[in-house]
Amino acid sequence: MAKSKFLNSTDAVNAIINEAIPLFAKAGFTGVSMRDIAQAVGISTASLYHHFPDKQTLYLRSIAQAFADKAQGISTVLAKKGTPEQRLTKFIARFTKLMSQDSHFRMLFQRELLDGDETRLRLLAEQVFQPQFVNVAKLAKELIPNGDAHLMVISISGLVLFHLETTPLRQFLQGGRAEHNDPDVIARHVTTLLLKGIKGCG
Amino acid sequence: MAKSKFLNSTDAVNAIINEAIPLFAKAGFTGVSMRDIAQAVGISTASLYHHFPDKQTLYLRSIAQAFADKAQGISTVLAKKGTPEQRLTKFIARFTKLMSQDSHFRMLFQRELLDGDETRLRLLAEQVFQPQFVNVAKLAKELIPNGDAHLMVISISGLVLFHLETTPLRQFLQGGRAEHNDPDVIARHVTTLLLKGIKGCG
DNA sequence: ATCTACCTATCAAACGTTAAATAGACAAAA
DNA sequence: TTTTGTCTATTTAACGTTTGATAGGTAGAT
Repeated sequence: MAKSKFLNSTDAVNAIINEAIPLFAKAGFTGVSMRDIAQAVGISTASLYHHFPDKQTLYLRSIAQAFADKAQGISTVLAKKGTPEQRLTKFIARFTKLMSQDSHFRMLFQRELLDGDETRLRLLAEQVFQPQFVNVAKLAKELIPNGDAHLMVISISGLVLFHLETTPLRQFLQGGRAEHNDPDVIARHVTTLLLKGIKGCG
Repeated sequence: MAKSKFLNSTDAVNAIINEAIPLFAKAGFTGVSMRDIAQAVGISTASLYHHFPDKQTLYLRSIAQAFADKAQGISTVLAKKGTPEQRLTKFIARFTKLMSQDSHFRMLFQRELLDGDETRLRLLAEQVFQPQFVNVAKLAKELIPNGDAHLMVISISGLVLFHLETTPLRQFLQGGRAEHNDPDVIARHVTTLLLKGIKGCG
């Protein structure tokens, strides 16, 4: 019988984190026990403590990994050529697709907005969002030179993310249809709204 | 010495729920123990079980109360006179103020988006949001007759709520300033963005 | 022979929940 | 008026379970 389930510690750590991320995303820090994680990985609870000193560290490593994965993805989202309007359109399409692809990052992000302390939120801001935030802010300045770029980037992100956040709720609200969960539909709606506004004069 | 802390059961139930709401908002269902709630109210843990059969029921009654309080507030948010643009402006201003006034409703709402089952989300949609959702959807139809009113109402709500949701994070992102947390500043930004769009042709 | 990854077994604390008892309120019976 | 009995809000104490965490041992690789 095989004694070691993984060839080396790194593989075990990665396997644990990969199992922990969806669990923490779905139930939150207090909603997941070390036994839940151990069972998902297929090892004993005590083994977890061979690789991580405590639950908090395992959680922090898990969100750091989930955020690092996404930070890499976000860095390729902003197009470099075309008019500002074209680049905004492309950004929204890619950002919407990226965020809807796996819900775990988005749920962990939402949970951190609720539960994260200053240290964790600072990490999230600086390590994950900052690089592209700056680029999108520049794009916003091109589009509205006199506007507040910070507010603008938050609004653009919020438009996309709120549609995704409310997916489980919207089916119970008037006019909710399955196609509203399609990233392309969301991206097109958001882009049109931003570019033309309500007046539709664009 | 007084035996009963409250004159009657109704007072006790209300006191318990009023203490439970902020606790659940801040830490979530699994993050709050019955002992935490009992201590906040100033009674014993066993007393909680005299008024509620179990923790789940106490939680459900708490969010139902928080949502009922807010549903009443929301029903007075939509103005009845003026041009569609004026009514939209007024709605955003009132909605932003209402949502920023106490964060507990907003946090419970966010948590339900993450953790709520079908039953709870249906309750939230039908009992809290539906009435005004319909009215704002009508307003959206007046503003954009050919647009998708459902998508539009979600976008308007999302623009406001995402600014509030990200309050603890935005201070770490480029250009974040304290005034961005002012409901009036948020409402003005959102209104301008919606009415004029990025092109600013309004 | 040592080291590494894992196990079983266990700990103390915290958890949701319950049982049994008590002290006051209030109304009927004396 | 006093006594009695019932009801309600509350208590202390404890139940069994689950939790995060640890101790000590074992099998296989180097």
